[in-house]
Amino acid sequence: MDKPRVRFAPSPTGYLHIGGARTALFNWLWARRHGGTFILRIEDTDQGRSTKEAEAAIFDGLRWLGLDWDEGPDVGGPHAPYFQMERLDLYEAYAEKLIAEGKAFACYCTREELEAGRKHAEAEKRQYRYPGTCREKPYDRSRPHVIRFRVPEHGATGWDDLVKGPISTPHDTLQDEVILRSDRVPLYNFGAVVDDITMKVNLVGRGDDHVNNTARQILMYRALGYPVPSFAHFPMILGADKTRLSKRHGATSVTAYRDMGFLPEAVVNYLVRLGWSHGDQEIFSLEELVRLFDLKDVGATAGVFNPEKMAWVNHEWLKKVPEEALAAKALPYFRAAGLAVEDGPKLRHVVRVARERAKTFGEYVQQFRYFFAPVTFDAKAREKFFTKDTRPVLEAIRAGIAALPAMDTEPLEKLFQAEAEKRGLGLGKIAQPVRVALTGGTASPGMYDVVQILGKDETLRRLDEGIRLAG
RNA sequence: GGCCCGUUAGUCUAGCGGUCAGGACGUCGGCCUCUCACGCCGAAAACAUGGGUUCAAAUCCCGUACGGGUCACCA
Repeated sequence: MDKPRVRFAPSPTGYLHIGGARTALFNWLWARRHGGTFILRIEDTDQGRSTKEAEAAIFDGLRWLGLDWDEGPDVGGPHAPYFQMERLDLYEAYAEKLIAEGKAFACYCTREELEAGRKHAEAEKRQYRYPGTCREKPYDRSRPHVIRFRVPEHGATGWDDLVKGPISTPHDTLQDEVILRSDRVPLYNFGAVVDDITMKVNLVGRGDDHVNNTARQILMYRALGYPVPSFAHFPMILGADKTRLSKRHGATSVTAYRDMGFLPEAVVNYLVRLGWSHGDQEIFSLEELVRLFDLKDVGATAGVFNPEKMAWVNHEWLKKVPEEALAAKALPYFRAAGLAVEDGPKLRHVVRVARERAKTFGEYVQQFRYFFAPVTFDAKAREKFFTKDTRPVLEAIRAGIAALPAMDTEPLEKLFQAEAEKRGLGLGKIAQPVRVALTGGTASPGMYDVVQILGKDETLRRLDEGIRLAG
């Protein structure tokens, strides 16, 4: 087999979508696995919707995921340019060739005429098909026109899809479709084919919403006289209601997950498992995937995007990061939340207790902001644990801590235990009021850890406030 | 509606003619325990449906139902 040349060809009309990211990932993995080439091509021919911002967002997203491209924007390559709007001459030349050979023709129908035909067909509940009005008309460049590709009337075109197996499309469901607009800008099917030919792409891996484009594209390869590449159509990613994943289902952009505090390793890991598997294994690094990924293990069924499992995967990855590095990664998230956090021992300690309890950096910030900000009390906890009965406990612990020279675990443990014994109470009766005073709530890391992280002074301040509130 | 594709627990999946249908997320129960979490142990939970083929079908074939995709001078 030739070394694969694959591509990811997004249109820059929005951020990098989860589904697009997975398509890019599968292609990238296939290329890396076989020492092939991964090409990034920007399909910006929809001038109404394409933006430079979207383009930048897509580059960002891919880079963040660790998917680098061998040919494409910024890095260049032997088949540059990699923006379709810079390749217009090429499409025109290929279209002219087809016209000269009678495989394409100029169509002078107006949009209004076409629309009327469509309406008419709809009224009669017929399938609309371009009636071939201009099929035999001579080529007159001076009149406004589009170029249409001539599709055979009979028969069918099929291929053996690397993911879905044999697929065939009858020609009578196709029509003489437009390949060049009146302004000479190509339409998707033609632009993609010409680019894939000239960029020598030999495997086209894309979402299975393109299955219905494949037969027409194969017809174009043949008309142009080039070998047809292999095709692999990846199943869609669905939302919880089993419809195509969209904004209605929540965050769908890769960068949104970055901002929520997911690790790129986790996003890659989760996405690859949505549609691909390797026995019972769940956790895969990129390096491992490059070794193991195989298109034949990609399933044919659409999958529902499950944020909870993605969070679990993220947690698994978070637990692998060494403490110091984890603190460095978490820092920007605390800062973004407006917390005056310094990179230092305190943050490392917070991260140490957070890592077992929170699945994203977003949750780190949400759950542990009290280490860096004044306590906000949970109303119920405050009512339940700040009472005339608990006040003496708070005072005793306050006094005990004030008397300690340092906040080491052993003496703290002794202090709490002694207090519990003295009062004939369980440790919980001692720890809970203290916990509320120090953290504002009833769930937190171990009490001695919290005291150590807060430090003696801050601990005493918070206990004082608790005592005051306990009346 | 036409055409194309799909269908194993709530979800992601293993399975590729003979398995007690396996794993993971989630859920529930237990252990651990100062709370929460982690960890550990355990449980409930699936082959859409009807026909074939076969000694034998989750696995192969056909129909039905359901789901998705697509029918532009969008990609």
